[in-house]
Amino acid sequence: MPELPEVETLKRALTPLVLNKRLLELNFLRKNLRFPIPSSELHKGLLNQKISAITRKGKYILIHAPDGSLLVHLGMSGRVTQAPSMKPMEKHTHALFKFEPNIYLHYIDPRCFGCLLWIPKGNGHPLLDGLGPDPIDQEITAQEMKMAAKNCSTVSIKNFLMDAKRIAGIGNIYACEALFAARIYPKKPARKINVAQWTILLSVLREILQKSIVAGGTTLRDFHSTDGSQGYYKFKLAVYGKENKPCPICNEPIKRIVQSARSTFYCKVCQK
DNA sequence: AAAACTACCTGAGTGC
DNA sequence: TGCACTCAGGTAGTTT
Repeated sequence: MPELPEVETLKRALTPLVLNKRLLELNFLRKNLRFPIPSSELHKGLLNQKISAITRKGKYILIHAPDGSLLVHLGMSGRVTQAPSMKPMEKHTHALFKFEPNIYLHYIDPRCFGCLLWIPKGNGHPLLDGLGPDPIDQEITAQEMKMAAKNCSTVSIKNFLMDAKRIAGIGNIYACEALFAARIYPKKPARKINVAQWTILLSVLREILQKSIVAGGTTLRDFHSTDGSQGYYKFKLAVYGKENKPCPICNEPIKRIVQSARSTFYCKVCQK
């Protein structure tokens, strides 16, 4: 499920469930995800501790406790669901949490590209420290983006958007959708995007992300069910996955190309 | 140094 | 029905 709006939706769904609650039980069903799960550190740092805040940076969620934070990433296929007990309900359930009074959360990730890590209080973490500004949380100015792209010799605007070191949290879908909305050709070199275009791009990007978060908001109701991945599909995609379908603006068939081994969808008439 | 590529996994979908 | 194949929303680490 996870692109930035889905992660934000998860953060919002988790907050009322676990904020100011103690973690009563913790169980890991495998040793590794993308990285080894630091099981004993997480037990030591989290058990019987009260959750003081839940924050997000890019696609990472931080669940804060007095001595440190649980860093959660969902990778490409991860989900968190609420369940009636500590008993795994689904294949690929890797971690089980019980919060007071009777809140059970299951971490499920078929491809194991996600991670669960422990960050001691006061420490940074290499996964977070290199991250660019968050397109929703922080105000990014067009001027700053223009400056950041100035020295990119060859990077396309699409690859620029997808590089978390430059802007955090923009995945393949939203990169394609934002470029379509801003009418920018995905292969255009990032350094050639002028301030006026950056202004439009940032504005449509925020708008799309916000709309998608709102769509995701409807999943809060479904959050108790086993499927936590709803809202994602409720946001209407204009170009992503629409190869050969008519462009919603001009009816030209949408093209699919490959950039850095990832599919890019765009309209060759509307995007220049 | 920057940019492109590979690897990590399982599952869904397609064509034969 | 089953097999072989392609592709998938992320990103750290390696290679060019």
